[in-house]
Amino acid sequence: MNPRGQQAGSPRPGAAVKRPTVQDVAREAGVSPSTVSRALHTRGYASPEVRDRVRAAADKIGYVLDHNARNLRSRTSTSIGVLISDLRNPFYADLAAGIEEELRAAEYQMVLVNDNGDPEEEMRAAETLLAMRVPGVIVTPVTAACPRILQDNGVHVVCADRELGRSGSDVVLSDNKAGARELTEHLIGLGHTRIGLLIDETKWSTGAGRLAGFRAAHADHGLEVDENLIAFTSFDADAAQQTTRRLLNEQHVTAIISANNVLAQGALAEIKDRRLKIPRQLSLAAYDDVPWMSLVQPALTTVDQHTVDLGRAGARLLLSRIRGELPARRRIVRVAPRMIVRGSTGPAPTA
Amino acid sequence: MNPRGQQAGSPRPGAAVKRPTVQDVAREAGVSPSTVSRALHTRGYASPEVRDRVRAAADKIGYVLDHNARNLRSRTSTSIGVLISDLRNPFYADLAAGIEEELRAAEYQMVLVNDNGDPEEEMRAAETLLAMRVPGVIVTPVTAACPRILQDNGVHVVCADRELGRSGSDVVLSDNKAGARELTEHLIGLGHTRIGLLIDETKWSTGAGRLAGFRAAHADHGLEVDENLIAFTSFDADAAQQTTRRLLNEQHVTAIISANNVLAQGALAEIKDRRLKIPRQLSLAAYDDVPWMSLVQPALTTVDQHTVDLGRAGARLLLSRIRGELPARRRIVRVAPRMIVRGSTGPAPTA
DNA sequence: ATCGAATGTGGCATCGATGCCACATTCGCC
DNA sequence: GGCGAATGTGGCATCGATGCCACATTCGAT
Repeated sequence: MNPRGQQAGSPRPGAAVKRPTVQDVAREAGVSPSTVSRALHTRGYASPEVRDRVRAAADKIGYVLDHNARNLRSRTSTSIGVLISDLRNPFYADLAAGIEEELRAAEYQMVLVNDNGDPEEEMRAAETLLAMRVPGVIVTPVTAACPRILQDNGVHVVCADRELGRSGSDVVLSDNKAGARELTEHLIGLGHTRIGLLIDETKWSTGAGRLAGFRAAHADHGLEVDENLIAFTSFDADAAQQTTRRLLNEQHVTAIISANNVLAQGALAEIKDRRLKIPRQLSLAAYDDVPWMSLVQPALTTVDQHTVDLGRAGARLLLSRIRGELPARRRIVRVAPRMIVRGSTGPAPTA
Repeated sequence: MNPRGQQAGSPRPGAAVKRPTVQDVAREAGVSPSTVSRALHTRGYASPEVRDRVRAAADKIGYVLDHNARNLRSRTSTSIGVLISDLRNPFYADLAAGIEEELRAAEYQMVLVNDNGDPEEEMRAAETLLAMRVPGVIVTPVTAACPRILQDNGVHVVCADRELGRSGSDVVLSDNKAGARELTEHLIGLGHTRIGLLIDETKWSTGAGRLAGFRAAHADHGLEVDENLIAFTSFDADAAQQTTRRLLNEQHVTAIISANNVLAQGALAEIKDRRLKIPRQLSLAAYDDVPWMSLVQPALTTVDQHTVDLGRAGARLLLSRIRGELPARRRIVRVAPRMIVRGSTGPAPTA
């Protein structure tokens, strides 16, 4: 197509350009508006000949569809809401990138909202998306109220990365338990018995799963978990550094697992400050592989969640749901994580 | 507000819930639809008393505005298009995050599209945004055609991060020349005279500015630039690693400046492979500070572009433009970068 | 030749909110 | 007390595309 291709007089922008409508195209092509609509958008009949004629006419006068009019009439929209906590965190950025890729391929648009992990912002965003009449939303929920209000208003919801209560909505998850278990096992295999776990929350399935995996690996090897080694912190790098400091000061640990990429920054900062030799003096591993982890020296052993795939899977799931291709029952998609062993983990120091 | 707050019967999602309209609110509040519109959305008169009554009624029956209908009628929209190359690159993610923050505060929505640096995708996206009747777009343009077609259709455009031809659109830029000059000067001050510049493009103002700054710093110090030290590569980390390898093999350099964060990954990877001691054997500096650069050992000396601020500034600029608060003349906003000296740069080795 | 189905196109109402104007009321002021 | 202005509300048309149905045409089969 070629919106206003030729006589581009560059009206000063914002000067409410009068755009051609289906009526104009109809006149130009010598058919009715209804036919134009059918011819351009492949629903309903239109002879190939007419199709071409209409397309040519549309092209000629620079016709561009009006989504608002279409959405209003057909009571649907091709905009999908994506509600995440923090675009600056590579995890969410990758998730959004995967979603966007899939949506774009299906000719949907992504309306992206950051809620900063704040329930109020999240609710506000949900209302906005409701007002936009989006057919679906992908959300990393802060509160169960958000998916609920959306669903109550007929919007399809896919929760990504975490499960919140029994919302009944579709979910895409990383298999957190399996990933954490594998990572923990890897360390146990290297002879570590005192492994610290740096973690920020366990009320969502994300943290809960990782903690469960940590415990399961211990159990598998007949090891008891010293509860003092589970170090709770808040979700930011500075706090994680403090907590790491406390952990190193107060407990004898030979390895640390950080439950996500942000906490890993804090742990690594503290290790740098103390000039600890990795992995000789301490092994460090992290859940959620992000690019910097392979750039540091030594590179970090991690669990790659395939975050982009997670996003893609979420988008695909949502689209199938919207198209009515799925049975009523909620669907849970699990994306298998993959451990990547790098240089930051090694044999436990022989004390 | 409280969309369908009470009798939430959770109709299965997607089941085209019949939502209340202004008509319904009007009936409930005992006023006319026109009055409801005025009362809810603060334009035009409505007595405080009526306002409250209407609000209460809307709340009671769970009324949610329909953006599509509003947009159609009023021929505007509160969705803003944001067109970037790659959300997974922290530069673009930060830019988008800054934009989103500012838009959200102004009650606008962000429609985010990745164009992968592909002119065709970019054009497709532009058409979609046109179809959505967005009042403005923020774009890191690949092609001048994209801003132009948008402007020709009455859409306000702000170009971010780079200037493309004389499009006449508003721009927000990092002061690339100043930043690169400062960084180069820093190295020259440390005694380096053979500084390699790893750069991917100079046809956009971004690369061109950085190259100009590199040259300017040399000129300031009466040094001639050996053109062989300007190493062109393509925009990905692997290519940058190859190029770095070539640069190190073929030229005698004591310092390398990478023109952006992606190229820096490649340079660092090569340096790691060679086990070069930084900064003793080689100094490394990068334009565009991203989080991993302070996590590696030693941390990288960089130029922080204040990318989030750049995004915020772009969004503010666009919104003022949309509101008609700006004179017709195009505006260029420059965000001053800031050099951050860390451990990766040191005195030139005394050969 | 006639009828019925298939095929393709046009007419018209409609989605929901709002811009614009007319009108009813109240109030102030001479 | 009367008149004009100020104030607040309702009526109606409208934005642009499309769903639905009716209808015109063509074609094949008996």
